[in-house]
Amino acid sequence: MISKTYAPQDIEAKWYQYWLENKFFASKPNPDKEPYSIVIPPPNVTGVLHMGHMLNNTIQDVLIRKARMEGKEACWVPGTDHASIATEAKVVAMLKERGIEKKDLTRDEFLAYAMEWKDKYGGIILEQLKKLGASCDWDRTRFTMEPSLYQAVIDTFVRLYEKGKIYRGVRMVNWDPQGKTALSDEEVIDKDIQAKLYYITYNVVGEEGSLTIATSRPETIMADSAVCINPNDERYTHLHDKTVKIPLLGREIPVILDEYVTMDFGTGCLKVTPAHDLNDYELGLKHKLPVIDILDDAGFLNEKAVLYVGQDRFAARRNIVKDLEEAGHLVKVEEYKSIVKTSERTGAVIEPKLSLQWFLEMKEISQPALENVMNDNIKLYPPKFKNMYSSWMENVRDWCISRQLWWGQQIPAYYLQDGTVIVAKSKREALHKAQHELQLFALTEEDLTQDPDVLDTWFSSWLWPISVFDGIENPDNEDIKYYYPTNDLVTAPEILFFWVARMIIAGYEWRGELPFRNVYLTGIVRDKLGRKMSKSLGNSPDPLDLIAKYGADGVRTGMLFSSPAGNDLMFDEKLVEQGRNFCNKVWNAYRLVEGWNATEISQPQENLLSIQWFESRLNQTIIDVQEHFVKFRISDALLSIYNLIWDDFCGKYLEMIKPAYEQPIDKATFEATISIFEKLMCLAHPYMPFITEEIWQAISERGANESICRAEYPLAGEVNTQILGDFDAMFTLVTKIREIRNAKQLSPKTALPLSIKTEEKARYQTLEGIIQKLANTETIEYVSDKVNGAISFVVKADEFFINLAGEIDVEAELANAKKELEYNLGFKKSTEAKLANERFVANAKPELVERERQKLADAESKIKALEEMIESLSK
RNA sequence: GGUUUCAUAGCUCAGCUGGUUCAGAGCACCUGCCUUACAAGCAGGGGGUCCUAGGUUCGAAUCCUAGUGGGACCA
Repeated sequence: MISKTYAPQDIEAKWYQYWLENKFFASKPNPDKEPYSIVIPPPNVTGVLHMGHMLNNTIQDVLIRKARMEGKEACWVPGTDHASIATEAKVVAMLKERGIEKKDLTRDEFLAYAMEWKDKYGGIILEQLKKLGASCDWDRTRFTMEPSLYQAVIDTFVRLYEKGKIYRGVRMVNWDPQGKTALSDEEVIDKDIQAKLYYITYNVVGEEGSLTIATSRPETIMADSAVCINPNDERYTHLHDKTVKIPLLGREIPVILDEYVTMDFGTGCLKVTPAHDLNDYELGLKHKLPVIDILDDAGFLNEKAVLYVGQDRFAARRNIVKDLEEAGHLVKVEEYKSIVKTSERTGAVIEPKLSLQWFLEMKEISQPALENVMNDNIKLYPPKFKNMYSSWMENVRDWCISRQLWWGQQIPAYYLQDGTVIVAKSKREALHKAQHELQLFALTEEDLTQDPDVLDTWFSSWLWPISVFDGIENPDNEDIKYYYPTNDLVTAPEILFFWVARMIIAGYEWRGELPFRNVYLTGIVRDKLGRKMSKSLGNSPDPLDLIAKYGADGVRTGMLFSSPAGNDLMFDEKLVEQGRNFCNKVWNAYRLVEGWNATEISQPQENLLSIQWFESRLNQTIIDVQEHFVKFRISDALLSIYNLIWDDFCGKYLEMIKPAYEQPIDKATFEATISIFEKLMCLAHPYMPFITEEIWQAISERGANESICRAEYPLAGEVNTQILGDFDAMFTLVTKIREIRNAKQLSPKTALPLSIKTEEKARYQTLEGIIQKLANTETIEYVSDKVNGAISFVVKADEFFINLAGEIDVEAELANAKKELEYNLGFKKSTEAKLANERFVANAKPELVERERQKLADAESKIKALEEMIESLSK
């Protein structure tokens, strides 16, 4: 006996194993087939599956499974990226637990620990994807730190350097004093805080008097190079050309003039600290001020500060405020709202810091990437992101690609003792270059020191669509030629700039071609309150728990029920519940059909018609689904399939052909039903791979290595609109009868007598058996006159009567009929008005006008029928 | 602050090229049913100023302008 409810657990494990054993997801170049490829957005190797991954990877799996069934050579490449800062932070934390400090290790020792860590935790997320049903070609799993991908990064660096696109420069960067590395702007998060504004007086040198500045960072006064005032500020004209003395420290600095200073913020006097503020740095450049950097890499004050040396920046702030106050230099402290930049990874407050970093010049290299998105060679879904994309690309800044970390691709730059830089793929090549190009033949490898920094993780993931096919190292290999450009990329809008745009840039730079044709941007998964789901908030369910509770198919469909491209998904477990219920519905349809006994009895006419009707509905839906997919309306396509299966197949079709209890079904109908069921399973398979496989396997005899994974995706056949129309009218009739039964509080078991007054008897005669089954009619007869004392209603131009002796409430019937008449008269009036409007008839499309005429005719016949009905009721 | 995007039922969202009296789906809600596949179900029902004000048009939820309110990106 089959279980009454669908139990996914065993089924999922069984089929996933079967798919892997038979290598259904493996792909290799096949010239006879059209390639279809997707590269996974490589999850962070330290990561575990979260709701965003679930959404993102479900969509990719839907796309790839559909393509595979459509006979394309479908290849979904999985993998992970090394996430240098996040992983390094975790490794450092792990070492700390073991009592080991990073600074006590050599680079190689540290990397050995990192690899150990990666081997232990690195594969978790990919295993989790298997639970979701992801049909990746697992043999192709790549990792951004594996030798060939590592080498690709090194090679691209060297080539870009040789092209003059990479340079080394001093810049004010976002410094993470905890991670001790520079961060890109994208890795920095602005946080609103309640800050304090300290008013501090500086004495003027050589005379009485002082000025007061306002600052939120009093500990940086030791790094001041000047005080700046606006030349138009009349309050301070007496200070022009003066010098002031830094409190406590006593160092003298000039008063400079610049219109940059806002007169109404603070006191209008701005202390200028070029080493510790980006704006001040630029002001310093303009006025040729000295740069005094008083902070070390960890955010502690160094000897240049003179005071508070060795103290943490926040401790120094507390102390200097106290000392300033005691010295009488602190005028007041004000609260004010400000933003502080923090590190996305460590949470530390960012320190603007001048440092020597490697940069990639972006202006020229990014041109094709801008053009080809704007001209739709690469399409973004939804297209609203084009605007954001273009504004970013038009104002693109040079990319700081160095990070002061060990976990990552070490920058292939080698320094001679005099500081000369040589960029080469290896130390040996660098030596060779030095010897030949600089004529330094006595040099040995010991004289070369490699740059200790690594490259930004994005500098390896921007190559991902190429490097997973070894297209950098071996640009003419079979895989890259066959699978590249890939077809679709599915990712989050958050990384549109620092990943998607850069992949496009890399695509044109290294292959002269786009990396993918379509970019589908998913939304952010939020909770019911609209908050982004995150570990720290604890508002995210564990995806694996959800799968255990509702089944992978239930979770997949649940997530996709309401996730239009680019819009956030307000996640609610209700959705997943709905997904599970859908699985259960399908399961029970299977249970019903499975229990049928097919025999050689003749096929009733009604069954044949039902089959024809359903096939038309099916074909119509297949057409809809295809249209939705072309536009990446993944959610709408699912909803079409859902409605087809639940309402039309289960709710109507199966009810129409269902034999009476313990009665056999005719073979022709049975076989047609099996064939329909198979098609439905194929249609739904990309969304719900497990249950569809289970049913597909059970419903017919299958060969040893067959799978729905590789079955043919249904193609649309003919749509018979005549039959669809007839059935629609019939369903309306059935609903009306049920409505009466409900209104009269009659049991569904009570059979009702139905009389029909129609000009087109034939339309209903062929469907009598179905009407009887669906509406539970006792008798169906055709009349040419009203049935007195019966409840009546109108469908199209036909009148129907249910004769329930004594049950009729004439007043209510009359009121109903009048209301309906009124509506139809109004409808008629507006349609007539439309048709009487010459400009409408002249301007609207002809088929539209024709449709209006038809509507008018329908309304008129209905009005006639209603009027007759009202007349007879009024008697 | 600049740019951009969105606003439709209690909630989440469809509504595609302006054209059915167009206002729709799912969930939630109400009523009645444990009917022999399914109560994770079946039958039926109520519910909306399509943000506001103008405009274009024969015709506007849909196009334009302004306003209001939310989001995103940049500063």
